[in-house]
Amino acid sequence: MKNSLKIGELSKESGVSIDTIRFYEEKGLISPISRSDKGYRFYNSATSNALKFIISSKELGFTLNEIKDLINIQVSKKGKCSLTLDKIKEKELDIDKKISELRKIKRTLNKVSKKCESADSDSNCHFLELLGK
Amino acid sequence: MKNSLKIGELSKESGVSIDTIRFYEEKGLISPISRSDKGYRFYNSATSNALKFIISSKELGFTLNEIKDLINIQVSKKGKCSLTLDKIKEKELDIDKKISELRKIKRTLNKVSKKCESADSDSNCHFLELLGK
DNA sequence: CTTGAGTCTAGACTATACTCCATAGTTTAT
DNA sequence: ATAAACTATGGAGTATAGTCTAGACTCAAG
Repeated sequence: MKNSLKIGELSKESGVSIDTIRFYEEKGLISPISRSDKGYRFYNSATSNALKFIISSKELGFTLNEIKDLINIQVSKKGKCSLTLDKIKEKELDIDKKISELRKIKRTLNKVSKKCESADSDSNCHFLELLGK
Repeated sequence: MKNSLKIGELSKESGVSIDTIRFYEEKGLISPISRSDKGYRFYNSATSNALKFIISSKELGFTLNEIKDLINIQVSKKGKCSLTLDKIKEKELDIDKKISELRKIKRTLNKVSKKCESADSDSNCHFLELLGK
């Protein structure tokens, strides 16, 4: 079993390009666990998971800076959190809001497909009109 | 009651800047219901709703092009949909995926705050470690 | 009837998030 | 031992989504 990956291997495993991996490092989202004496970066599978998290979070509308904030959340040995509970609750509420917006869009898409399937004579309508209802 | 807004009024009502409103028009996401003889744009409250939809969709990680696709979905008088049912179902699945990713992040934030509150001696951990579990 | 606020177009500029060189050194397979 | 493949750095270039400015026109109030 291999627990140390070069950048090209990490790229293949995570599906993130080499350039982007270096870019995320520059932005402070990830970092290699070590470097060879010649400067080659070495990673482990945790970095691969971090990259997968970054990708899916981006698709959820988080910016790289927001993702960096999430990744850096930690609880210390003394049970002290790097973020106040208030901030965390705030983030949870933001997420709830996102979820309910997504549900609304899904419901609307569902109405559209129902209208399409039923194909009755007066189903003339647009997405935004159905959204409001 | 006023049912016709100039661009500045729409901007105030929707919270979207005048420049951005014109930018969205250029990109085909919205358009004025009419123009005055001197070229002034006129809108109604439907445009304001469209703008609010654009803003929240952007926060959900949709690109302007994707949002344009959603906005343009319509069912014609003959019950014919501008999008195939397959495409719509696909979009619904994408949304389900987003929702479950958001739930995962929320669960993780919740674990973090629990750890913070309990403050036991060995609660040392990072967001990404908690995410995996 | 003028002054200030609002609007128009066109084009330059910015921030974010990559993506693609060029050039040079390193590792690996034959 | 040498070519092919890999990695490093630094900097230029691109796409998306705005944001700002200039210069001209229009509208509303005093």
